[in-house]
Amino acid sequence: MNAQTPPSRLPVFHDDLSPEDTEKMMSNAEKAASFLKALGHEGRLMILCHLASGEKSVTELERLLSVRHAAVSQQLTRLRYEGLVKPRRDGKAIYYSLTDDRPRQIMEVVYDLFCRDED
Amino acid sequence: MNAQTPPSRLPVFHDDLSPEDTEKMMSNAEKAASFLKALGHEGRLMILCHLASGEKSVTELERLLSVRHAAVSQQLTRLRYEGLVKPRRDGKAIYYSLTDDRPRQIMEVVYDLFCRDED
DNA sequence: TATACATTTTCAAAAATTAGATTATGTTTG
DNA sequence: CAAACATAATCTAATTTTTGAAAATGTATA
Repeated sequence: MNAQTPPSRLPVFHDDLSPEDTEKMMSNAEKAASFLKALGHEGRLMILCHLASGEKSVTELERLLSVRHAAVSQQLTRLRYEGLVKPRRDGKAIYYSLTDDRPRQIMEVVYDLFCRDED
Repeated sequence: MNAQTPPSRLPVFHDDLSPEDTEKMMSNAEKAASFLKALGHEGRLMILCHLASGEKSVTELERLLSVRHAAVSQQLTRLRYEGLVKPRRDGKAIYYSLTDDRPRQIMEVVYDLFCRDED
């Protein structure tokens, strides 16, 4: 099954990184960690899962997740800040959807690791 | 309706999930979030990056990251708890390595998203 | 049109929880 | 004992939830 695991597209870091490389690496790690923190939250993960199958209003999410609307709204704000979701107003309701497939890419891996094998 | 067709190995959740499915989903989300939280930390991400190119002792990591050993040790404890790294004792030193390619799978995606395009 | 009111969502601030760094102390090995 | 790591206790900072509004939109009715 792992025919498509080539010796990794990851770079190899040698032990003597230049100060510039170290800084670059730390800067990237910061951005990546921020992104992963946004995903590392039960509620936000659930939101993303639901949005993966189509846009939802805040009220719909509130009902789907059994979470108070203010909390949902705040979690959406975080995801919006991270550029993972975008709002679209239609009358009274605001519908959220995934902005691109970045969260999807991660979630597919996460799904394989934590959901697939347990079904 | 749906703007883009998801290529997606992700399942589609319909709005009327059974209570069992909801619980299952939340349980999975909890595990996945815990995993993502472990990765959502600059220091731990850097540790994993370094371990991706081979096992390292705590002292080596301490030097590579310019972080006190107690902090490195704590971060390693978290990663160990999450099953992402494993220790191997050799004399006085303890060498850590990735347990499997789960972190690698995530990191490859993260690397593509945050590091690749900026080099 | 104007007024009143309900609904949906956001905002802001306080309270509660959690996470991380530091310091200090143990443990294992040579 | 010294070196290499781990663990515990403490302190601080960051996150999350809760609460109580406020803003925007739509509906009903006179």
